[in-house]
Amino acid sequence: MKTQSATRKSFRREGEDKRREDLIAATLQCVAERGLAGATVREIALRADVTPGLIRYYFPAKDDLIGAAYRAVMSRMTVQASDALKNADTDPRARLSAFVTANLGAPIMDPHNLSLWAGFIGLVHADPAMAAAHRDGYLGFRDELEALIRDALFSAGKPADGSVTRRHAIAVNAIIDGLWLEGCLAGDIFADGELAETGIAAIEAVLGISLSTKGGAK
Amino acid sequence: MKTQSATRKSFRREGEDKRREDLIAATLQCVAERGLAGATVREIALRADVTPGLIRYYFPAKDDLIGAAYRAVMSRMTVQASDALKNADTDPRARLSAFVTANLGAPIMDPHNLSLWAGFIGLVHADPAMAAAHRDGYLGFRDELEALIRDALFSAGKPADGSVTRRHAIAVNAIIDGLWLEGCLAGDIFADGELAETGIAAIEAVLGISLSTKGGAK
DNA sequence: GCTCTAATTATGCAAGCGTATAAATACTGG
DNA sequence: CCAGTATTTATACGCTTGCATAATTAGAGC
Repeated sequence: MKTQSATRKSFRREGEDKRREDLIAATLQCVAERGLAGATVREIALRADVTPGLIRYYFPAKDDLIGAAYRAVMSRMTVQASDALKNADTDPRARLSAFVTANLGAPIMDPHNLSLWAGFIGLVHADPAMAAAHRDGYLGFRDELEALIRDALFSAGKPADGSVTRRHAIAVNAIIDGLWLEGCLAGDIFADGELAETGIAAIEAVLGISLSTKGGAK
Repeated sequence: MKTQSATRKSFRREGEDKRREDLIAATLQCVAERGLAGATVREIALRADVTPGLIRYYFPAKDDLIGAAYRAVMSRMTVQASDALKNADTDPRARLSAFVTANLGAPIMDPHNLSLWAGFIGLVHADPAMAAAHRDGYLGFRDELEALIRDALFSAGKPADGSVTRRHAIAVNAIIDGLWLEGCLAGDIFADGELAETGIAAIEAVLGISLSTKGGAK
Protein backbone atom coordinates (compact mmCIF):
# COMPACT_ATOMS: atom_id res chain seq x y z
CA MET A 1 0.00 0.00 0.00
CA LYS A 2 1.03 3.55 -0.56
CA THR A 3 2.64 5.29 2.32
CA GLN A 4 0.45 8.38 2.53
CA SER A 5 -1.75 10.35 0.26
CA ALA A 6 0.18 13.57 -0.15
CA THR A 7 3.62 12.28 0.59
CA ARG A 8 6.85 12.35 -1.22
CA LYS A 9 7.92 9.35 -3.22
CA SER A 10 10.34 7.33 -1.19
CA PHE A 11 13.48 6.25 -2.95
CA ARG A 12 16.76 4.47 -2.60
CA ARG A 13 20.10 5.74 -3.78
CA GLU A 14 21.49 3.42 -6.38
CA GLY A 15 24.95 3.22 -7.79
CA GLU A 16 25.55 5.28 -10.88
CA ASP A 17 26.09 2.21 -13.05
CA LYS A 18 22.95 0.52 -11.87
CA ARG A 19 20.85 3.59 -12.56
CA ARG A 20 22.24 4.09 -16.01
CA GLU A 21 21.55 0.48 -16.85
CA ASP A 22 18.02 0.73 -15.52
CA LEU A 23 17.32 3.85 -17.50
CA ILE A 24 18.68 2.30 -20.66
CA ALA A 25 16.65 -0.84 -20.08
CA ALA A 26 13.52 1.23 -19.57
CA THR A 27 14.27 3.14 -22.75
CA LEU A 28 14.63 -0.04 -24.74
CA GLN A 29 11.38 -1.31 -23.33
CA CYS A 30 9.61 1.83 -24.46
CA VAL A 31 11.08 1.78 -27.93
CA ALA A 32 10.36 -1.89 -28.36
CA GLU A 33 6.75 -1.58 -27.32
CA ARG A 34 5.71 1.70 -28.80
CA GLY A 35 8.40 2.81 -31.16
CA LEU A 36 10.91 5.58 -30.79
CA ALA A 37 8.13 8.10 -30.42
CA GLY A 38 6.90 6.23 -27.38
CA ALA A 39 10.18 6.72 -25.60
CA THR A 40 9.38 9.97 -23.86
CA VAL A 41 11.25 11.14 -20.82
CA ARG A 42 8.20 10.68 -18.66
CA GLU A 43 7.39 7.20 -19.89
CA ILE A 44 10.96 6.05 -19.47
CA ALA A 45 11.06 7.41 -15.95
CA LEU A 46 7.82 5.64 -15.16
CA ARG A 47 9.21 2.30 -16.22
CA ALA A 48 12.42 2.82 -14.35
CA ASP A 49 10.34 3.73 -11.29
CA VAL A 50 11.99 7.08 -11.07
CA THR A 51 10.95 10.68 -11.60
CA PRO A 52 11.70 12.33 -14.94
CA GLY A 53 14.14 14.78 -13.49
CA LEU A 54 16.56 12.05 -12.59
CA ILE A 55 17.10 11.21 -16.21
CA ARG A 56 18.69 14.54 -16.77
CA TYR A 57 20.87 13.99 -13.80
CA TYR A 58 22.52 11.07 -15.53
CA PHE A 59 22.15 12.12 -19.15
CA PRO A 60 22.68 15.74 -20.19
CA ALA A 61 19.95 15.48 -22.78
CA LYS A 62 17.44 12.93 -23.89
CA ASP A 63 19.39 12.26 -27.06
CA ASP A 64 22.32 11.10 -24.99
CA LEU A 65 20.14 8.49 -23.36
CA ILE A 66 18.82 7.43 -26.74
CA GLY A 67 22.31 7.14 -28.11
CA ALA A 68 23.42 5.11 -25.12
CA ALA A 69 20.47 2.82 -25.62
CA TYR A 70 21.38 2.34 -29.26
CA ARG A 71 24.93 1.42 -28.40
CA ALA A 72 23.64 -0.98 -25.79
CA VAL A 73 21.50 -2.83 -28.31
CA MET A 74 24.24 -3.15 -30.85
CA SER A 75 26.73 -4.29 -28.31
CA ARG A 76 24.27 -6.75 -26.85
CA MET A 77 23.71 -8.35 -30.23
CA THR A 78 27.41 -8.47 -30.95
CA VAL A 79 28.15 -10.04 -27.61
CA GLN A 80 25.43 -12.63 -28.02
CA ALA A 81 26.81 -13.68 -31.36
CA SER A 82 30.31 -13.85 -30.02
CA ASP A 83 29.14 -15.86 -27.06
CA ALA A 84 27.82 -18.46 -29.41
CA LEU A 85 31.35 -18.83 -30.65
CA LYS A 86 32.81 -19.28 -27.20
CA ASN A 87 30.78 -22.39 -26.58
CA ALA A 88 31.30 -23.68 -30.07
CA ASP A 89 33.51 -26.16 -31.72
CA THR A 90 37.08 -25.44 -32.61
CA ASP A 91 36.54 -26.51 -36.19
CA PRO A 92 36.51 -23.31 -38.23
CA ARG A 93 33.65 -24.37 -40.45
CA ALA A 94 31.51 -25.36 -37.49
CA ARG A 95 32.32 -22.03 -35.92
CA LEU A 96 31.16 -20.07 -38.93
CA SER A 97 28.04 -22.16 -38.99
CA ALA A 98 27.38 -21.52 -35.32
CA PHE A 99 27.88 -17.81 -35.81
CA VAL A 100 25.33 -17.71 -38.59
CA THR A 101 22.83 -19.79 -36.67
CA ALA A 102 23.16 -17.57 -33.63
CA ASN A 103 22.50 -14.45 -35.65
CA LEU A 104 19.45 -15.97 -37.31
CA GLY A 105 17.70 -17.21 -34.21
CA ALA A 106 16.46 -15.93 -30.89
CA PRO A 107 17.26 -13.70 -29.18
CA ILE A 108 19.07 -11.77 -31.89
CA MET A 109 16.50 -12.23 -34.62
CA ASP A 110 13.70 -10.46 -32.82
CA PRO A 111 11.20 -7.83 -33.99
CA HIS A 112 12.08 -5.68 -31.03
CA ASN A 113 15.68 -5.54 -32.07
CA LEU A 114 14.67 -4.52 -35.55
CA SER A 115 12.38 -1.82 -34.21
CA LEU A 116 15.19 -0.44 -32.16
CA TRP A 117 17.71 -0.69 -34.92
CA ALA A 118 15.44 0.88 -37.50
CA GLY A 119 14.40 3.67 -35.22
CA PHE A 120 17.99 4.56 -34.63
CA ILE A 121 19.00 4.22 -38.25
CA GLY A 122 16.49 6.91 -39.03
CA LEU A 123 18.44 9.18 -36.74
CA VAL A 124 21.85 8.20 -38.04
CA HIS A 125 21.42 10.29 -41.10
CA ALA A 126 20.81 13.44 -39.09
CA ASP A 127 23.24 12.93 -36.23
CA PRO A 128 26.95 12.48 -37.08
CA ALA A 129 27.84 11.09 -33.66
CA MET A 130 25.22 8.42 -34.08
CA ALA A 131 26.48 7.71 -37.56
CA ALA A 132 29.97 7.08 -36.26
CA ALA A 133 28.66 4.78 -33.55
CA HIS A 134 26.80 2.86 -36.16
CA ARG A 135 29.65 2.46 -38.61
CA ASP A 136 31.93 1.19 -35.88
CA GLY A 137 29.49 -1.51 -34.98
CA TYR A 138 28.94 -2.46 -38.56
CA LEU A 139 32.59 -2.72 -39.50
CA GLY A 140 33.34 -4.62 -36.32
CA PHE A 141 30.76 -7.19 -37.23
CA ARG A 142 32.07 -7.57 -40.74
CA ASP A 143 35.64 -7.91 -39.57
CA GLU A 144 34.69 -10.69 -37.22
CA LEU A 145 32.84 -12.36 -40.05
CA GLU A 146 35.73 -12.01 -42.43
CA ALA A 147 38.06 -13.69 -39.95
CA LEU A 148 35.67 -16.60 -39.60
CA ILE A 149 35.40 -16.93 -43.35
CA ARG A 150 39.14 -16.87 -43.82
CA ASP A 151 39.60 -19.66 -41.31
CA ALA A 152 36.80 -21.70 -42.81
CA LEU A 153 38.17 -21.38 -46.32
CA PHE A 154 41.64 -22.23 -45.17
CA SER A 155 40.40 -25.25 -43.26
CA ALA A 156 38.71 -26.45 -46.44
CA GLY A 157 41.88 -26.04 -48.42
CA LYS A 158 40.60 -23.13 -50.44
CA PRO A 159 42.53 -20.00 -51.33
CA ALA A 160 41.74 -17.19 -48.95
CA ASP A 161 43.67 -14.07 -49.80
CA GLY A 162 42.48 -10.63 -48.87
CA SER A 163 40.62 -9.65 -51.97
CA VAL A 164 38.59 -12.82 -52.03
CA THR A 165 37.72 -12.85 -48.35
CA ARG A 166 36.68 -9.23 -48.50
CA ARG A 167 34.14 -9.87 -51.19
CA HIS A 168 32.97 -13.01 -49.49
CA ALA A 169 32.54 -11.15 -46.26
CA ILE A 170 30.40 -8.58 -48.03
CA ALA A 171 28.21 -11.25 -49.56
CA VAL A 172 27.89 -13.36 -46.43
CA ASN A 173 27.19 -10.31 -44.36
CA ALA A 174 24.43 -9.42 -46.78
CA ILE A 175 22.93 -12.88 -46.47
CA ILE A 176 22.90 -12.68 -42.70
CA ASP A 177 21.55 -9.15 -42.62
CA GLY A 178 18.92 -9.85 -45.21
CA LEU A 179 17.65 -12.99 -43.54
CA TRP A 180 17.75 -11.31 -40.17
CA LEU A 181 15.59 -8.60 -41.63
CA GLU A 182 13.14 -11.02 -43.14
CA GLY A 183 12.92 -12.98 -39.94
CA CYS A 184 12.40 -9.94 -37.78
CA LEU A 185 9.74 -8.50 -40.04
CA ALA A 186 7.78 -11.63 -40.71
CA GLY A 187 9.14 -14.40 -38.58
CA ASP A 188 5.76 -16.06 -38.41
CA ILE A 189 5.70 -17.06 -42.05
CA PHE A 190 8.86 -19.12 -41.72
CA ALA A 191 9.27 -22.51 -40.13
CA ASP A 192 11.49 -22.83 -37.10
CA GLY A 193 15.10 -22.77 -38.09
CA GLU A 194 14.21 -22.35 -41.73
CA LEU A 195 16.03 -19.07 -42.08
CA ALA A 196 19.17 -20.35 -40.40
CA GLU A 197 19.18 -23.38 -42.68
CA THR A 198 18.57 -21.25 -45.72
CA GLY A 199 21.36 -18.95 -44.69
CA ILE A 200 23.87 -21.70 -44.17
CA ALA A 201 22.98 -23.34 -47.47
CA ALA A 202 23.38 -20.02 -49.27
CA ILE A 203 26.68 -19.31 -47.59
CA GLU A 204 27.96 -22.77 -48.44
CA ALA A 205 27.10 -22.11 -52.06
CA VAL A 206 28.78 -18.73 -52.08
CA LEU A 207 31.95 -19.94 -50.41
CA GLY A 208 31.96 -23.22 -52.28
CA ILE A 209 32.57 -25.26 -49.15
CA SER A 210 30.52 -27.35 -46.78
CA LEU A 211 29.99 -26.06 -43.28
CA SER A 212 28.75 -29.28 -41.75
CA THR A 213 31.15 -31.30 -39.62
CA LYS A 214 30.36 -34.49 -41.40
CA GLY A 215 33.35 -36.31 -39.97
CA GLY A 216 31.83 -36.19 -36.52
CA ALA A 217 28.71 -37.08 -34.63
CA LYS A 218 25.18 -37.27 -35.90
CA MET B 1 8.41 41.03 -52.57
CA LYS B 2 5.61 40.13 -50.25
CA THR B 3 2.23 41.46 -51.12
CA GLN B 4 1.41 43.30 -47.90
CA SER B 5 2.33 43.16 -44.28
CA ALA B 6 -0.91 41.94 -42.76
CA THR B 7 -2.43 40.26 -45.74
CA ARG B 8 -3.75 36.83 -46.35
CA LYS B 9 -1.59 34.34 -48.13
CA SER B 10 -2.62 34.15 -51.74
CA PHE B 11 -3.13 30.70 -53.14
CA ARG B 12 -4.12 28.71 -56.15
CA ARG B 13 -6.55 25.84 -56.21
CA GLU B 14 -4.81 22.71 -57.30
CA GLY B 15 -6.27 19.42 -58.33
CA GLU B 16 -6.75 16.93 -55.57
CA ASP B 17 -4.16 14.55 -57.03
CA LYS B 18 -1.56 17.23 -57.40
CA ARG B 19 -1.99 18.38 -53.84
CA ARG B 20 -1.79 14.89 -52.41
CA GLU B 21 1.37 14.26 -54.37
CA ASP B 22 2.89 17.52 -53.23
CA LEU B 23 2.07 16.81 -49.62
CA ILE B 24 3.54 13.33 -49.85
CA ALA B 25 6.66 14.68 -51.52
CA ALA B 26 7.05 17.28 -48.80
CA THR B 27 6.63 14.59 -46.18
CA LEU B 28 9.31 12.44 -47.72
CA GLN B 29 11.61 15.41 -47.86
CA CYS B 30 11.13 16.00 -44.15
CA VAL B 31 11.64 12.40 -43.18
CA ALA B 32 14.70 12.04 -45.35
CA GLU B 33 16.34 15.16 -44.01
CA ARG B 34 15.44 15.12 -40.37
CA GLY B 35 13.97 11.76 -39.60
CA LEU B 36 10.41 10.86 -38.86
CA ALA B 37 10.39 13.21 -35.89
CA GLY B 38 11.15 16.07 -38.25
CA ALA B 39 8.03 15.41 -40.25
CA THR B 40 5.67 17.65 -38.33
CA VAL B 41 2.47 18.94 -39.80
CA ARG B 42 3.79 22.47 -39.80
CA GLU B 43 7.10 21.60 -41.42
CA ILE B 44 5.44 19.54 -44.10
CA ALA B 45 3.02 22.36 -44.86
CA LEU B 46 5.91 24.79 -45.07
CA ARG B 47 7.69 22.70 -47.68
CA ALA B 48 4.56 22.19 -49.68
CA ASP B 49 4.00 25.96 -49.54
CA VAL B 50 0.65 25.49 -47.93
CA THR B 51 -0.86 26.14 -44.52
CA PRO B 52 -1.06 23.29 -42.00
CA GLY B 53 -4.80 23.16 -42.02
CA LEU B 54 -4.87 22.02 -45.60
CA ILE B 55 -3.18 18.80 -44.69
CA ARG B 56 -6.16 17.76 -42.69
CA TYR B 57 -8.39 18.61 -45.58
CA TYR B 58 -6.76 15.88 -47.64
CA PHE B 59 -5.74 13.49 -44.90
CA PRO B 60 -8.06 12.79 -41.95
CA ALA B 61 -5.11 12.52 -39.61
CA LYS B 62 -1.39 12.94 -39.82
CA ASP B 63 -0.88 9.22 -39.62
CA ASP B 64 -2.79 8.80 -42.84
CA LEU B 65 -0.37 11.09 -44.58
CA ILE B 66 2.56 9.22 -43.09
CA GLY B 67 1.10 5.93 -44.25
CA ALA B 68 0.52 7.27 -47.73
CA ALA B 69 4.10 8.50 -47.85
CA TYR B 70 5.37 5.09 -46.84
CA ARG B 71 3.36 3.38 -49.53
CA ALA B 72 4.67 5.91 -52.02
CA VAL B 73 8.28 5.11 -51.24
CA MET B 74 7.80 1.39 -51.47
CA SER B 75 5.83 1.62 -54.65
CA ARG B 76 8.37 3.97 -56.17
CA MET B 77 11.17 1.53 -55.54
CA THR B 78 9.11 -1.37 -56.81
CA VAL B 79 8.20 0.47 -59.95
CA GLN B 80 11.77 1.50 -60.62
CA ALA B 81 12.91 -2.09 -60.38
CA SER B 82 10.12 -3.29 -62.62
CA ASP B 83 10.92 -0.61 -65.14
CA ALA B 84 14.38 -2.03 -65.45
CA LEU B 85 12.75 -5.24 -66.58
CA LYS B 86 10.64 -3.55 -69.21
CA ASN B 87 13.67 -2.33 -71.10
CA ALA B 88 15.55 -5.54 -70.55
CA ASP B 89 16.29 -8.59 -72.55
CA THR B 90 13.85 -11.38 -73.02
CA ASP B 91 16.34 -13.96 -71.80
CA PRO B 92 15.20 -14.98 -68.31
CA ARG B 93 18.67 -15.07 -66.86
CA ALA B 94 19.50 -11.65 -68.22
CA ARG B 95 16.24 -10.38 -66.78
CA LEU B 96 17.03 -11.64 -63.32
CA SER B 97 20.44 -10.09 -63.61
CA ALA B 98 18.98 -6.77 -64.68
CA PHE B 99 16.54 -6.85 -61.79
CA VAL B 100 19.32 -7.36 -59.30
CA THR B 101 21.49 -4.67 -60.83
CA ALA B 102 18.64 -2.21 -60.76
CA ASN B 103 17.99 -2.82 -57.10
CA LEU B 104 21.64 -2.43 -56.20
CA GLY B 105 22.31 0.83 -58.00
CA ALA B 106 20.98 4.35 -58.13
CA PRO B 107 18.34 5.52 -57.60
CA ILE B 108 17.06 2.64 -55.51
CA MET B 109 20.18 2.10 -53.47
CA ASP B 110 20.21 5.51 -51.88
CA PRO B 111 20.70 6.65 -48.29
CA HIS B 112 17.53 8.68 -48.50
CA ASN B 113 15.51 5.63 -49.32
CA LEU B 114 17.02 3.82 -46.37
CA SER B 115 16.25 6.73 -44.07
CA LEU B 116 12.68 6.72 -45.23
CA TRP B 117 12.33 3.00 -45.04
CA ALA B 118 13.90 2.74 -41.61
CA GLY B 119 11.83 5.54 -40.19
CA PHE B 120 8.68 3.81 -41.28
CA ILE B 121 9.74 0.33 -40.24
CA GLY B 122 9.99 1.61 -36.70
CA LEU B 123 6.28 2.25 -36.88
CA VAL B 124 5.37 -1.07 -38.42
CA HIS B 125 5.72 -2.82 -35.14
CA ALA B 126 3.37 -0.46 -33.36
CA ASP B 127 0.79 0.26 -36.03
CA PRO B 128 -1.20 -2.65 -37.53
CA ALA B 129 -2.29 -0.71 -40.60
CA MET B 130 1.33 0.08 -41.37
CA ALA B 131 2.24 -3.53 -40.75
CA ALA B 132 -0.25 -4.66 -43.36
CA ALA B 133 1.01 -2.13 -45.86
CA HIS B 134 4.50 -3.35 -45.29
CA ARG B 135 3.76 -7.02 -45.63
CA ASP B 136 1.96 -6.44 -48.91
CA GLY B 137 4.94 -4.64 -50.35
CA TYR B 138 7.35 -7.23 -49.11
CA LEU B 139 5.45 -10.23 -50.39
CA GLY B 140 4.85 -8.51 -53.71
CA PHE B 141 8.55 -8.01 -54.14
CA ARG B 142 9.36 -11.57 -53.23
CA ASP B 143 6.73 -12.96 -55.56
CA GLU B 144 8.13 -11.01 -58.44
CA LEU B 145 11.55 -12.27 -57.54
CA GLU B 146 10.39 -15.85 -57.28
CA ALA B 147 8.87 -15.69 -60.76
CA LEU B 148 12.13 -14.39 -62.17
CA ILE B 149 14.05 -17.15 -60.44
CA ARG B 150 11.71 -19.82 -61.69
CA ASP B 151 12.12 -18.65 -65.26
CA ALA B 152 15.86 -18.40 -64.93
CA LEU B 153 16.19 -21.89 -63.49
CA PHE B 154 13.92 -23.29 -66.14
CA SER B 155 15.85 -21.58 -68.89
CA ALA B 156 19.02 -23.14 -67.53
CA GLY B 157 17.46 -26.56 -67.55
CA LYS B 158 17.33 -26.82 -63.77
CA PRO B 159 14.45 -28.20 -61.73
CA ALA B 160 12.25 -25.42 -60.42
CA ASP B 161 9.38 -26.75 -58.40
CA GLY B 162 7.64 -24.69 -55.75
CA SER B 163 9.54 -25.74 -52.68
CA VAL B 164 12.90 -25.08 -54.25
CA THR B 165 12.00 -21.72 -55.76
CA ARG B 166 10.49 -20.57 -52.49
CA ARG B 167 13.68 -21.16 -50.61
CA HIS B 168 15.73 -19.67 -53.38
CA ALA B 169 13.55 -16.61 -53.39
CA ILE B 170 14.09 -16.20 -49.67
CA ALA B 171 17.83 -16.44 -50.05
CA VAL B 172 18.10 -14.22 -53.10
CA ASN B 173 15.81 -11.69 -51.51
CA ALA B 174 18.09 -11.66 -48.50
CA ILE B 175 21.13 -11.08 -50.67
CA ILE B 176 19.49 -8.15 -52.40
CA ASP B 177 18.15 -6.65 -49.20
CA GLY B 178 21.40 -7.13 -47.36
CA LEU B 179 23.53 -5.58 -50.08
CA TRP B 180 21.04 -2.78 -50.51
CA LEU B 181 21.39 -2.09 -46.83
CA GLU B 182 25.16 -2.13 -46.94
CA GLY B 183 25.22 0.13 -49.94
CA CYS B 184 22.80 2.61 -48.45
CA LEU B 185 24.61 2.73 -45.16
CA ALA B 186 28.15 2.94 -46.42
CA GLY B 187 28.08 3.29 -50.16
CA ASP B 188 31.30 5.25 -50.12
CA ILE B 189 33.43 2.31 -49.05
CA PHE B 190 32.47 0.29 -52.10
CA ALA B 191 33.65 0.69 -55.66
CA ASP B 192 31.13 1.55 -58.33
CA GLY B 193 29.07 -1.44 -59.23
CA GLU B 194 30.91 -3.61 -56.75
CA LEU B 195 27.80 -4.46 -54.80
CA ALA B 196 25.81 -5.35 -57.90
CA GLU B 197 28.62 -7.60 -59.08
CA THR B 198 28.95 -9.19 -55.69
CA GLY B 199 25.23 -9.76 -55.58
CA ILE B 200 25.06 -11.38 -58.96
CA ALA B 201 28.01 -13.63 -58.21
CA ALA B 202 26.43 -14.70 -54.94
CA ILE B 203 23.09 -15.35 -56.58
CA GLU B 204 24.71 -17.38 -59.33
CA ALA B 205 26.37 -19.50 -56.66
CA VAL B 206 23.16 -19.99 -54.75
CA LEU B 207 21.11 -20.90 -57.80
CA GLY B 208 23.91 -22.87 -59.38
CA ILE B 209 23.51 -21.19 -62.75
CA SER B 210 25.21 -18.45 -64.70
CA LEU B 211 23.33 -15.22 -65.25
CA SER B 212 25.54 -13.82 -67.96
CA THR B 213 24.17 -13.91 -71.49
CA LYS B 214 27.50 -14.78 -72.98
CA GLY B 215 27.81 -18.03 -74.81
CA GLY B 216 28.49 -19.74 -71.52
CA ALA B 217 31.89 -19.94 -69.88
CA LYS B 218 33.24 -16.98 -68.05
C1' DG C 1 24.12 10.05 16.15
C1' DC C 2 25.29 14.22 13.46
C1' DT C 3 26.62 16.40 9.33
C1' DC C 4 27.33 17.00 4.87
C1' DT C 5 26.62 16.11 0.21
C1' DA C 6 25.17 13.75 -3.68
C1' DA C 7 21.09 11.62 -5.35
C1' DT C 8 16.37 12.13 -5.96
C1' DT C 9 11.78 14.28 -6.08
C1' DA C 10 8.60 18.05 -7.05
C1' DT C 11 7.10 21.84 -9.56
C1' DG C 12 6.79 24.71 -13.33
C1' DC C 13 7.58 26.73 -17.83
C1' DA C 14 8.01 27.69 -22.74
C1' DA C 15 7.75 25.54 -27.07
C1' DG C 16 5.87 22.54 -30.28
C1' DC C 17 2.61 19.16 -31.32
C1' DG C 18 -1.88 17.49 -33.73
C1' DT C 19 -6.36 18.82 -34.34
C1' DA C 20 -10.78 21.49 -34.60
C1' DT C 21 -13.34 25.12 -36.62
C1' DA C 22 -14.63 29.49 -38.62
C1' DA C 23 -13.58 32.86 -41.98
C1' DA C 24 -11.94 34.01 -46.60
C1' DT C 25 -11.18 33.23 -51.36
C1' DA C 26 -10.37 31.23 -56.04
C1' DC C 27 -12.54 28.95 -59.37
C1' DT C 28 -16.89 26.74 -61.92
C1' DG C 29 -21.27 26.76 -64.19
C1' DG C 30 -24.85 29.37 -65.49
C1' DC D 1 -20.72 38.87 -64.48
C1' DC D 2 -22.85 36.76 -60.79
C1' DA D 3 -23.75 33.15 -57.29
C1' DG D 4 -22.40 29.00 -55.21
C1' DT D 5 -19.13 25.90 -53.60
C1' DA D 6 -14.97 23.49 -52.98
C1' DT D 7 -10.60 24.72 -51.57
C1' DT D 8 -7.54 27.18 -48.73
C1' DT D 9 -6.15 30.22 -44.93
C1' DA D 10 -6.34 31.81 -40.18
C1' DT D 11 -6.83 31.24 -35.45
C1' DA D 12 -7.06 28.97 -31.39
C1' DC D 13 -7.27 25.15 -28.01
C1' DG D 14 -5.66 21.44 -25.20
C1' DC D 15 -2.05 18.36 -24.61
C1' DT D 16 2.56 16.63 -24.40
C1' DT D 17 7.16 17.26 -24.70
C1' DG D 18 12.03 18.26 -23.08
C1' DC D 19 14.26 20.89 -19.87
C1' DA D 20 15.33 23.96 -15.82
C1' DT D 21 15.41 24.68 -10.99
C1' DA D 22 14.28 24.57 -6.16
C1' DA D 23 13.19 21.64 -2.34
C1' DT D 24 14.00 17.31 -0.05
C1' DT D 25 16.13 13.19 1.63
C1' DA D 26 19.00 8.91 1.89
C1' DG D 27 23.13 7.30 3.06
C1' DA D 28 28.33 7.72 3.86
C1' DG D 29 31.99 9.35 6.96
C1' DC D 30 33.37 10.89 11.08
